[in-house]
Amino acid sequence: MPLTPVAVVAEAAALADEKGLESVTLSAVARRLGVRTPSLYTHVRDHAALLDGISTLALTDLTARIAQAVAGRSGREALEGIMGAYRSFARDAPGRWQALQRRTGPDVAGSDAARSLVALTDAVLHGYDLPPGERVHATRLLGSTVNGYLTLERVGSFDHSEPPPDVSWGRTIDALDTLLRAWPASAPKEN
Amino acid sequence: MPLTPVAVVAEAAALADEKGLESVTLSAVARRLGVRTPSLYTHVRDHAALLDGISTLALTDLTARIAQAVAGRSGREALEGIMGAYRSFARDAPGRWQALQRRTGPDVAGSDAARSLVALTDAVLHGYDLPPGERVHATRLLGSTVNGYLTLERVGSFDHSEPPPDVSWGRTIDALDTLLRAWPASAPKEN
DNA sequence: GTCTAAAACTAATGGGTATAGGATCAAGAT
DNA sequence: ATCTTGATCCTATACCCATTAGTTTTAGAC
Repeated sequence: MPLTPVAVVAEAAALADEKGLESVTLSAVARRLGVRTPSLYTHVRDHAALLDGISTLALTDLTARIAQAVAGRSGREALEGIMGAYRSFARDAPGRWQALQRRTGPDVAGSDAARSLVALTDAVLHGYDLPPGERVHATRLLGSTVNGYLTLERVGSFDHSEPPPDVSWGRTIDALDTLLRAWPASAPKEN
Repeated sequence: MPLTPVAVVAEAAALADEKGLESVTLSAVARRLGVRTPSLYTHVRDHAALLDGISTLALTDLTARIAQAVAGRSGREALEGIMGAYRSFARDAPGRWQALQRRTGPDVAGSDAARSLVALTDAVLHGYDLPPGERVHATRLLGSTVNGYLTLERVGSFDHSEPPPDVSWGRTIDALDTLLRAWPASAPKEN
């Protein structure tokens, strides 16, 4: 079974999930594939390209999960679906998740998967009654919160206070649901 | 002027801010200090400890900024203060900011600076009328959102859609302010 | 069977982390 | 004044990783 770019990236992603993205080195991947390091250069340009490959794969996987999770749902159910998909992805594939917190090459950010992810988020927001110009902001807020929550959880920021993160996770969904129903008009409130 | 642990970490942090945390290597730091690499081992245990040192420094700096920014303010003003402090910190000291997105050694997470940061956030929430048990969740939500927003901004997730991030930033503050005033009770809303 | 192109290999360079052990130098003891 | 001692920086070395160059292997086309 010959090596292919896809196989190399897949093995790298598996390694990332097992040992963390830091330990994704070309030599470690080569070892896993039973091959000498330089052989990989036939399939990937360099180390950065390999990481970008993992990012793209991650984005694709994540988007697929989200698509599953929001299919046929709307409103709060859809919100729960998308948030749950993010979290389970970050749990199941921590290395890939890490790969999404990097600044990547332009091909990743401009990829179909990236566009789909935005579109899916946007679709979830359709279930809430937001002014047209506000959906972008809500999309960004949603993405930010999920992203930040999972990062803080991963780095252990919640480990030193009660209650356990799971509780806050539920409350976060509640809060976002409430917020999307009470989205502020452009004029901010007085103090 | 002899080297000290503090001086080494400070130089490493400066390098991180200039070139990114990835380029903080012991040899690069040694070069900058006009010293041979092994000399640094007198002052820092290893590479990981150096990074932890940057994280601690970052946390201290950030906390100091926040303390400044929320002093004498409450409610929305305090919210704007703390969020602004986060963002300006992430702008001015991108390398240190990056250092806060890593899983660190236990001394960092349990440090005084970490406790202060939580206390300051908690103080900001005092200006809003939350049920006592809910403040933890709100603290975590606030932290998550700020963190996530700045990460997404840094990795360029907002580069491929309009409007520019600054606009969404203001709307994010509006949204959080609204949310904190309309914080949901523990029973979630119906769909 | 032979040819050829892809894909793997060996060899080598340069930079990084880390340890071991030696030189230097300042400060206090004698 | 000199000796001792401990801290700090040094050289030397071993090993790992990324990357390139050049060679060999291999498998399918003919």
